[in-house]
Amino acid sequence: MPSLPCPAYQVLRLLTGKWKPAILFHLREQTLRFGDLRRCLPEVSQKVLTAQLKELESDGVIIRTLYPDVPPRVEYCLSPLGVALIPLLQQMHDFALNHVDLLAGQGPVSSEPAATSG
Amino acid sequence: MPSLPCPAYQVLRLLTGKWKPAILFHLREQTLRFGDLRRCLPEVSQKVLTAQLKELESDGVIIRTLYPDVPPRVEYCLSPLGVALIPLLQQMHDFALNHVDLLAGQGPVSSEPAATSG
DNA sequence: CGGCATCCCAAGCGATACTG
DNA sequence: CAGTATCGCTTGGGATGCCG
Repeated sequence: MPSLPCPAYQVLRLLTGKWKPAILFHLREQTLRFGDLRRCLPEVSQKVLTAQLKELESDGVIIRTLYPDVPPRVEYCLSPLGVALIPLLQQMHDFALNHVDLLAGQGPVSSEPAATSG
Repeated sequence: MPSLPCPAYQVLRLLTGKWKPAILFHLREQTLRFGDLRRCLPEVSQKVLTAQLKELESDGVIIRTLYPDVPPRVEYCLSPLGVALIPLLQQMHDFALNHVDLLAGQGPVSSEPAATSG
């Protein structure tokens, strides 16, 4: 089997997912229901959102609560592990802001050649 | 297009790769050549190692230096961005160690049912 | 409202063989 | 010693449509 590459990788796995950081940030201070998250992340299809949520729940990062009400309602909130991960996420967020210059090659961000020196 | 989910995701992308954290840790204090890294990571095929290294280099996390010697020699070291990422990696590593209990479901770690209370 | 099923495409990871 | 090319499998992400 895949053995384990590095302890840090285990933590990385928890966060690895295109929308997981965003989801976790939205859940940072408040419990949200599925519909709320969809509103927060309009770019994400519900299939993908559900998948990310399921992974997060499966990994013990968030907690899913199903209410037997009608119409059905589901709420998501951070688990202890999830809250513990927030500082880490926050640092990545901060890092991105502080090193935005160095990250200027990760995506289709620049439509202009970024004037090399004037 | 894929828009961008979250600033933290940009940073996550840099580290996302099964062997990247391990590679970065090995490069933490010393420059290593390809062969050295292979020795450090015997579980990784050279094709995959090369790929991870190329991504890391492409993302500006590490620097690849080719020496025109014979036999050919290539050395890898952290870039400024790479060294800046080390603390983050270190925290993930530390996190993994401190929350190892909560991570007990992420992989084929336990061969035993984790004695429930005895 | 929330979720599942299906279909599709792209990326990641892995093993092997070959090259300079 | 270091890297490339090929092939195949598994995962992840995305769009649509149907169900409770």
